[in-house]
Amino acid sequence: MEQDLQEQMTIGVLAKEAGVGVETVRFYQRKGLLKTPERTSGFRKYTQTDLRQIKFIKRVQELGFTLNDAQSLLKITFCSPKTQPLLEQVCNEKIEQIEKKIADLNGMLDELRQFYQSCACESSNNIQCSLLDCFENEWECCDNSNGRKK
Amino acid sequence: MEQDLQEQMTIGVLAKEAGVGVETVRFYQRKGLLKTPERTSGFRKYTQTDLRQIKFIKRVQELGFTLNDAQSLLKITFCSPKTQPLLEQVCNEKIEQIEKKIADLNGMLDELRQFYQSCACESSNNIQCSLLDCFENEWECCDNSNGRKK
DNA sequence: CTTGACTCCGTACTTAGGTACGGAGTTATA
DNA sequence: TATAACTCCGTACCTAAGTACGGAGTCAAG
Repeated sequence: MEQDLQEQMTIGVLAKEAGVGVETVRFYQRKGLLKTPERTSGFRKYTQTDLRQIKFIKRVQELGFTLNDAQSLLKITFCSPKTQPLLEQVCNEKIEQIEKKIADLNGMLDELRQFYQSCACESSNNIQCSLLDCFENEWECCDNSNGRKK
Repeated sequence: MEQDLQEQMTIGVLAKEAGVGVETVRFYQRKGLLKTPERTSGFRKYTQTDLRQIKFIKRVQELGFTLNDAQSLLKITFCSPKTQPLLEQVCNEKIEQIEKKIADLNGMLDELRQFYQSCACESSNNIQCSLLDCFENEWECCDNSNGRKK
């Protein structure tokens, strides 16, 4: 039976089209991210709208939103001058979060590079120091042989 | 009783000094991140070394390492020309991960800013479009009134 | 010697976002 | 009509890094 214009599909087809697992669709339904679908003799029947919605969810997820965020975004049924401030708020919050995360990660990178070079011990002598000592000495334990403990 | 030079402490004192919860210390022990401590009539007795170790764990955690990573790092008891390549490898992996994460987040920011401005609908007419439509129209659904569906 | 604070243990619970299982019913195909 | 493939449901399980619970034992101070 070929599909009519309404393009009704089973959960398996929907999942395949959307690139997710069947269980994920059921999970989204439980979470309220998808409306409870109509049924034909017990089997869920989905439409193109459901497919679009899942793709939207996966996309905003890639943008760093959580499923809860996605739910909020889906509530913005229409964007217009009226709903614009809401979208603005949701997005700006997320942009701020991401910017903060990037700043944190850059800080980490700096420290990590320091950490990485901390115990280079390139000198010919056989100095050994524990990483814990490096840590307590601000990653500088091996630079000279001045007063290392133990 | 004031503490002697060995500074033995109970789990509660250790946790407080380290700025973690008592349950976290037990959790670290179960995970093998802390050696099983000596006991006095059933009570765990900790030393300054254990305190240093927890602080080290929390620090490398801040650097973006997982507890598993921390465990690997703790195995590097001594850094020397011999262990340097190992530290180098562990750190470089992590640095790469973080750099990738930053790149991803920057990509997200770009798209998010586009998303945010997508449905500006600044025109005086009362155009309304759903976010799903914006999404499917590459965040450009409201720029003109050309052929919007429905 | 009693009271309150601390510690013991194993186990269950948490968040986020799913994934897996198992036994039953349905549908499509050969 | 038999069989494979699909779907149903509730529930349990997964990772990571802890947090919470509850009943029992212990320790220190008044």
